[in-house]
Amino acid sequence: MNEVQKPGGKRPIIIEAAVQVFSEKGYHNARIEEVAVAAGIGKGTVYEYFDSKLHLFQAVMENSVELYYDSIIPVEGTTLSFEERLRRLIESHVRFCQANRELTRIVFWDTEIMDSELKDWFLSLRKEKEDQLTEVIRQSIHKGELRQFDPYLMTVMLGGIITSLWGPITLDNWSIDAAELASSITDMIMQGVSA
Amino acid sequence: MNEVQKPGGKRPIIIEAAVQVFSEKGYHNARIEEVAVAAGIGKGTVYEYFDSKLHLFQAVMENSVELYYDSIIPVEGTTLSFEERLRRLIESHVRFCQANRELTRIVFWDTEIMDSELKDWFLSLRKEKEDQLTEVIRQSIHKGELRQFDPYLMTVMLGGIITSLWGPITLDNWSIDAAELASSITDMIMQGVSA
Amino acid sequence: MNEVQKPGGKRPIIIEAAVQVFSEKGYHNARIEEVAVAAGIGKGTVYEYFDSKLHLFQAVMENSVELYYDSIIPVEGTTLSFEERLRRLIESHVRFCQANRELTRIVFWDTEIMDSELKDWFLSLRKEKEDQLTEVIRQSIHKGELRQFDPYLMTVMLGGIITSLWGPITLDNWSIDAAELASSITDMIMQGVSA
Amino acid sequence: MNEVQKPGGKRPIIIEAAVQVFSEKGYHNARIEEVAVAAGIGKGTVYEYFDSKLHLFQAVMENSVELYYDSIIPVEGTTLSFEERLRRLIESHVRFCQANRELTRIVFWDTEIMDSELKDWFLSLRKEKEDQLTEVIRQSIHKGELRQFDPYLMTVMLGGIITSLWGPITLDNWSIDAAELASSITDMIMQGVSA
DNA sequence: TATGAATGAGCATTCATTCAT
DNA sequence: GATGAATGAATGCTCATTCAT
Repeated sequence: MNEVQKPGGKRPIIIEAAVQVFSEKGYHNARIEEVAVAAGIGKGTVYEYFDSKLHLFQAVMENSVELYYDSIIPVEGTTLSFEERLRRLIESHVRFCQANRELTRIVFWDTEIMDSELKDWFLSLRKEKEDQLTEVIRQSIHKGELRQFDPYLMTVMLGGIITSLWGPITLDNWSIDAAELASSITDMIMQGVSA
Repeated sequence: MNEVQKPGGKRPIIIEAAVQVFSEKGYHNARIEEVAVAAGIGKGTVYEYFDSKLHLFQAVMENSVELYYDSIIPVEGTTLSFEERLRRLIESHVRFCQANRELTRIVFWDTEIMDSELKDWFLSLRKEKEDQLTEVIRQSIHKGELRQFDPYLMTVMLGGIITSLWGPITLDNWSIDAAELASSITDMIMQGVSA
Repeated sequence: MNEVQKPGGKRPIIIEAAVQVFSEKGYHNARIEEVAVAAGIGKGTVYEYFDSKLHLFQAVMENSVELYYDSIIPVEGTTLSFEERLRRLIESHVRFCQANRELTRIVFWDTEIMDSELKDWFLSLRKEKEDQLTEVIRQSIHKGELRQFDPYLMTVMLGGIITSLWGPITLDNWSIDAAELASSITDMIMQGVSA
Repeated sequence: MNEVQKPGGKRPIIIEAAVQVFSEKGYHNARIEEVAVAAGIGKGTVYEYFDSKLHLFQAVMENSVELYYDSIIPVEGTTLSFEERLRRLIESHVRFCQANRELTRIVFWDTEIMDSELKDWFLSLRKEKEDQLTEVIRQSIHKGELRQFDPYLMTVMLGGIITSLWGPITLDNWSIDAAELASSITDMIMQGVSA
């Protein structure tokens, strides 16, 4: 017997298995037993650690989101130029997507089945991040770094651009260098596409 | 009974009801009976027109996508400037989202439950549209209207931006003029956000 | 196809089957599928008529109790002597037990699994009958037909005596004439057992 | 840890806890873990002393019945009058019910879940006691103390009367003096209720 | 053609029981 | 002996689908 798993140490194993199964099948098509099998444990054991399928999903979601936000280089809290901050944000995002394809899918796609409580938590978290970005944009406009646009609209657009990268990265096996991709996109956003 | 609906005329009624129910509850939480009730018909009648729940969803999807693409002013096939084409594309997209909130939700969100056949159809349709846009971008670069970027990357970005607008438009009650919004976004994309 | 069962006519069939299964196995050991099989229908059909296993049990209970009280000759509302009323009550009770062995078991034994709402209903019904009996006893004491005893205590005793007959009647296949048994018991109660 | 309990001394503790839990929840709604928690021990320990949940229940039953019969003043084996024997039996029964409400519930109500083996044991025990009572009644009839009735019928009735007292005693909070109650009932039985 | 009563495969969840520590 | 984490058989319930009318 390996001693890696101390009593109660099955929780992360189950979550890892659940990430795999949920991202592959989606919440509704995933069966608890599949998760158990993927985790190499019995079906009942899942219920020793999670009250229900939904609670398991919530834990997976929270875990995934936490990992994601821990990996992202935030735009606020530095003295760098907005362009450089944006480049770093995008690059870290791309790296995360490349390194955690399954997990990313859950964070960006399976949001619809969340119950209202989890949805509130998820949306408030997203709102918080959006607000931070909006504030940074507002300050950058104020500093004269950015043109006069509705900061919220800019936030929405940046969010759309970042999210749009997930598809090509994960679906089509886009093998592209994160730094290079981030630079191109940042340039496009900053300088525009017009000749 | 009113005779307004001719025999076989129930198909569009069912689809309309299904759009409503699917967009509200999502595919997995929607029950066929709900659709039937919303359509004002019997449960069994749904199966006279659609082989299965999935087939109904597929029909809804096809119908929605068709409506969507019919409403969108395409970028190709005109001699207008790229900027103007883009502006028109975005404006028509925003107008469609504002006019068909439920239906839009299905087109942009419920893609995950599609079976592989439908998914292939959906992705190939999307690919076709993307290819058209990519080609227009390539030509515009060639003409010197746009800077030298990977046309596909630009397509992905534009797709992300357009998609990102759905959230604010439908979730929050963003009451914004479509033309104005389209102009702002087009400007941002074309000239960039840098001061 | 026999036309005996009109649409919705399966309810009494299910109840009848449930009486059989519940009385034989008890509530907790009875499986819904057994009831369905006993009723000659599919498992899902049970749920077309009853929301849950508990609701089915409640319906069985209500049905049984109703049948029971409909069969019992009440002590109140006549001008007969108390002795004669008691004799009729006991005789009708015995007849019912003899004719409905399974059903009786449910009424007198499976009371413990009832949820609180059903229990309240059941106890209030019992209370009502007890109160009626108590009142009749009180009046009979007043008239001088009965000795001076606590009427409630007498009611409890009579209830115990009546209930105690169920065992011998159903378990041991006691083949005894109802009228004769009722007379013996009534005599015993009225005149006492002392020589 | 207190050393009050010697090794193996856990058996009575578990039984005591089980009496509590079983009487409160009933056999089927009681969980082994609840018993373990109530006993202040681990879940697995219960299985060191009892093979299964049913065996535990059997032990509880046997223990309860034993306690009950030990507390009851038997009708046989004395030279007292039948009336006095009966009065003592009832009084001791009432005292036991008042002192052991939970335990009594198990003896008189949870009989239905017993497996056939336990049921046989339980019924044979009851039969034995009934036979003793029936024999005493027979002798008393022979002596001329009691009227000419079917002794078995009289036994059944007495059993019903005694059992019926459990409800008022435990459910309602009937605070009544055991001796007084026993005298009333005995009088009622012996002299009858007729004026 | 339209219907909705009937169906049963499928799945989440419970909990008695086991066994490695 | 004592423990409680792990297990999986058992079962209530859902809902897409069928088919007799």
